[in-house]
Amino acid sequence: MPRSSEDARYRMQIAALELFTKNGFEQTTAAQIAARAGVTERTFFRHFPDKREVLFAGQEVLSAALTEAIVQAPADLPPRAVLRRAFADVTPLLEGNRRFSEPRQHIIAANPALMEREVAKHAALAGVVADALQKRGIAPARAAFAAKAGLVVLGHALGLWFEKASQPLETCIAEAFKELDLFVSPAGDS
Amino acid sequence: MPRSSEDARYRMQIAALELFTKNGFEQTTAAQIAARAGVTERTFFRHFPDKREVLFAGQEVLSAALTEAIVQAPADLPPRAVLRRAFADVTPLLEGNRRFSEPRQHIIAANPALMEREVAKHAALAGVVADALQKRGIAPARAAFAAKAGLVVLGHALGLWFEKASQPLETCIAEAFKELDLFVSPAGDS
DNA sequence: GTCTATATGTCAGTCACTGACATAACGCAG
DNA sequence: CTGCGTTATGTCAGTGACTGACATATAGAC
Repeated sequence: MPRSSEDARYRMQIAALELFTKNGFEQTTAAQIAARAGVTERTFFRHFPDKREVLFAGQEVLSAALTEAIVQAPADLPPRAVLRRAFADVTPLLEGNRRFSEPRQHIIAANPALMEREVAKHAALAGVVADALQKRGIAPARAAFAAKAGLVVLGHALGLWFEKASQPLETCIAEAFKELDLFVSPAGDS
Repeated sequence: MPRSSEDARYRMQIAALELFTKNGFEQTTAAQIAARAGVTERTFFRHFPDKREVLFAGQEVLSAALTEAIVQAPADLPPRAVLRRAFADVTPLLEGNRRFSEPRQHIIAANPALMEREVAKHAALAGVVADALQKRGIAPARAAFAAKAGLVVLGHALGLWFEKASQPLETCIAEAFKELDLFVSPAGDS
């Protein structure tokens, strides 16, 4: 009965968010989520490869947007500048999702297994960004390094952004890049 | 029968390495590892909180060594220099473990769940390093950033080291730091 | 030689996840 | 509007990771 696959999927995500918030991740069983969404446990696992993944759907739009922004950047820019621009390009996307990502972040931070999945997703995103940089002609090893370094910066920016509520993300990104500069060339260093 | 807890633990690690290499991680059950080590499945899970963890024992010595090296570094050094020195300090430790870490890395690279645990361990190590930097008086946010950036560099160095077999690790670390400098200040940038 | 702490064995149980097969709804061709 | 293939779902049985409770055996202290 393909009544609406996306509908059920969405209901499961909402149900999971609610149950995780109320009872915690480990205390919530996949069957409970499915029941609340009006489907079977088996259906849950057909939509999400595992129980954690229900919290991490929608990452593809970010990686796609980042790839697009990287590939479309002016040809002569070095990796750092490409990433700086690309991050700025995706801020609307991230800012638009803040209402969802904030409670999500609470749930994730409260559970080691979810933290593990989160850093794994970051690593995967670094892989995607590295691929995009390679399409610009950057050598693989250099692209991989730039991607990982860039994602550390973006991660730091998001951390600042979650703390200081009212600041625009763009400001936090600028600050994070300054932090990187400071790390590499500390004030008063030889 | 506390005949020798460490003995059994070691036998399980060896058994796991052998079985994972031969049959793969997913195809190997915890009961099989335990049986080969001459213990029960229950005993396996008393020594390792989960099946993956049997591959990640011994990380504490690295984090302890890094912490020690960071705390002991001269007082006036900026974070980057502290980490640069600390990484150099722990090269003997890493080089001494290469015989074990190489087959391990093969197993890990072949399985997504193990990759996930690996990046989680990296993140945990970053946390430890950040704590050590804080003990030097670095502000928390700055310490956290420096730790993550530094670990990206170390990770890149280890990557180079695993590829180019005969190169000393110290050389790879130097090269990785150069890669960082180049990322921040590309040649021919304004 | 008892006594205690600790490492292990045993067993039953929960839950994440999977494969195989049946079924119902939807879109489309006729 | 009727038959048909595609697709999302339900059902069911099974495996394996992991846990709690309880019994037991051993090494070492005294």
